[in-house]
Amino acid sequence: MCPKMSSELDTVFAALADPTRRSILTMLLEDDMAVTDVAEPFEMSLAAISKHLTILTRAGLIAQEKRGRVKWCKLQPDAMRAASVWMQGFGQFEPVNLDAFERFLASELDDVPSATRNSEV
Amino acid sequence: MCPKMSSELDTVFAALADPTRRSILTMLLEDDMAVTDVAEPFEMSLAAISKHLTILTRAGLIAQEKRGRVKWCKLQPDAMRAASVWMQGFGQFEPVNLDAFERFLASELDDVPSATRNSEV
DNA sequence: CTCAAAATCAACCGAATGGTTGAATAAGCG
DNA sequence: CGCTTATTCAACCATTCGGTTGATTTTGAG
Repeated sequence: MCPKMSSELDTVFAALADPTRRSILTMLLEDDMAVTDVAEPFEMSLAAISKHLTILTRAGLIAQEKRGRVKWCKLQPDAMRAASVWMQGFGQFEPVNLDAFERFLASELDDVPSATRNSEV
Repeated sequence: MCPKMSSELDTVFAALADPTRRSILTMLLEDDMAVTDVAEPFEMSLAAISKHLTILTRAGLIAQEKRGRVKWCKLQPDAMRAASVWMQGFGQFEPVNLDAFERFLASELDDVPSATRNSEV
């Protein structure tokens, strides 16, 4: 009946299973970014980040728009909806503990390996 | 600060990225099941299902309790909470469209390959 | 036009996935 | 005890994954 839905969940969950990609999404929560800037805080090659970005794009979690010679990455949080709804069906997790999320976000930004993130500490 | 949380998300999202494993979780939503019964509707070996179950167990999404010679699998939906909260932080997906979920569940049960489910073609 | 920057491509690598089969272990049954 | 059922283990296989490096393409800037 919904043959497409299952594979959509496949790609979204798979995309979210990698910490680098989750970090990228977290960064994009603050603002749209160019590929080079996305890559900057990580200790891996630009090509590696480029691959992560295409995975996120294929999952629909970000969109990439080329303006001039730089490609801008923009969060597309709606792509998480199906997956989120699916999970919610397994138990009514209390209506979104935003506090906990904020705290987690902070800690995750701290986890981004090197430079540029220097808020607190 | 939360060094463990990130890898917890890794394993939970990775576990959810496979359609067979999501089907298993959906089945366990109805009732606890023995390994052999979990395996029955799928067109793959028991050993393969056994592996899927250990992955789900490591992710904390199910618990396996051996009573006699059969091992019972029980859903542990709380393991989804962290992941669910994480995703919710990216947008307030409307407060759980339970209807949509029910419909999707039905279609996903139809997707379980072989026997036992035979509604519509 | 020339050069440097932004990003991807292509080939390669080691490790992890998802599956198989056949043997091994464990426990209830007659 | 001896058989059968339930489940896992072990070895193997093909494919995918996450990363690397070096070359290539595209485009803005001087």
